[in-house]
Amino acid sequence: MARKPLTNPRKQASQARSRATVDALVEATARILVRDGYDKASTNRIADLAGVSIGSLYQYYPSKEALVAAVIDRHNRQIMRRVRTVLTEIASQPIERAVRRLVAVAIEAHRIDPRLHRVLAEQIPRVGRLENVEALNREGHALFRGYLESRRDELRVRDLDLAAFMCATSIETLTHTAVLYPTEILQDAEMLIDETARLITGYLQPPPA
Amino acid sequence: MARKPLTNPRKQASQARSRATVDALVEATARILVRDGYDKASTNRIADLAGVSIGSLYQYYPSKEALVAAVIDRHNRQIMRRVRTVLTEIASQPIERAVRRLVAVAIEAHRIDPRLHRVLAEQIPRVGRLENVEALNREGHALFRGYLESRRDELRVRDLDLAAFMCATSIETLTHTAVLYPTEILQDAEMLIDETARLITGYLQPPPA
DNA sequence: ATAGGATATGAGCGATAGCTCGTCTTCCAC
DNA sequence: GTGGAAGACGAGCTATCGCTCATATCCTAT
Repeated sequence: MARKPLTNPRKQASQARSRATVDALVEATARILVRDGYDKASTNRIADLAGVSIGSLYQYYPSKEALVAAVIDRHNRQIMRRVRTVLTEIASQPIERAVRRLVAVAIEAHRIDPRLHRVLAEQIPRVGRLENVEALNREGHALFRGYLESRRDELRVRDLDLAAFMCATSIETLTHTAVLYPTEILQDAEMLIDETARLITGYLQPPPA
Repeated sequence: MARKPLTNPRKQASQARSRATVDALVEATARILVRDGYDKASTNRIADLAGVSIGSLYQYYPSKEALVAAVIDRHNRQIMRRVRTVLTEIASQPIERAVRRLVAVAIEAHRIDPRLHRVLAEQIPRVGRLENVEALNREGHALFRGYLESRRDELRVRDLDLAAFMCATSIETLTHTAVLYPTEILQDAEMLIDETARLITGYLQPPPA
């Protein structure tokens, strides 16, 4: 695998002016990633689009990877905020309804900025953000596991951790695939929610034979 | 998005010597992708590792992307060969058993060369091989749909296409995640097969309430 | 045996990448 | 209001990239 480049910001902006600079850089990076792809996203180009000199860019980020990492982190924070909110909302709701809500949020999250999401998903390993993303995944699993625990006696699963992994992974990857690689089969979000929810609840609560 | 580079081989080798050259190039590309990552896989480096001059490389492949595309195609052919074989094997088997077999093969396929699989999965969009891969996906779905059709009266799904999409996507992404990003929860292949099969069969055949 | 296509070579070109550093400007504590 | 820290600037360095082309060697059909 590729050696790790430095991906942490160099210093943090303290004055309002420089905070604006940093924002502009991250925003420009996101736009260029979407518009031109990772390869053609050079630091010179990013600085240019941000309306910032290349020197200023390197005051705050030591490398292109660091900028991409910043975009990834920002995007993930957006998503996790929603996820956390919803998981507290559903805490007291029955399984059927809770799962549907979760799937809906997963779709929503993927629709925040699908093209950016796709580019970022591709670049996460290269940019050494895998650990962060896996940490967020684990947080998501843990939160969902917490919910499952509260409904323990309605479930038919051996292991809550395992069940949380199966459910969270299925929901995330199914919505990911359906939103980012749309087919004729699945254009309708409502149908995707229906089917995914059926898949998950069927797994969690197999009706007695 | 990035413009499309040319990704088809330039000419095909006719003599034994040149076929060896081409093989060496593709193999070297695969090794470098795994060892150094996409960024550091330069054509010079690839030619070097292949023991072939840079000139020869460009006799057969017009670009780095073309080389990566060749690796992707080779890898996909390997996988699809297995998938097709298994899908004919299970044609006459009951659902429970067939699904278990499918999941097992999916795991196997991801274990052929996990690190390569991971890098390739990341680079597919960049290299314009999305269409090919999606075509293979469609073929896989179609084959599986064929199987489902033969068991139509044992199923409880509205739409076979939809069901095929849900099953194939779940199996592929769950095994993908479990194999490429192993956690403590799921080290055991047998358990992964059990759970995934339960998820899928539960979806296909929800027992009557 | 040899002509001529197929194959192989690698120095080196132009382009662009990431990035540094010396200089200038702006901000704020005192 | 001023000195020094924070911020912004961008010409330009080195390294490497993808890739061409003139030349040399090998293979095969005759």
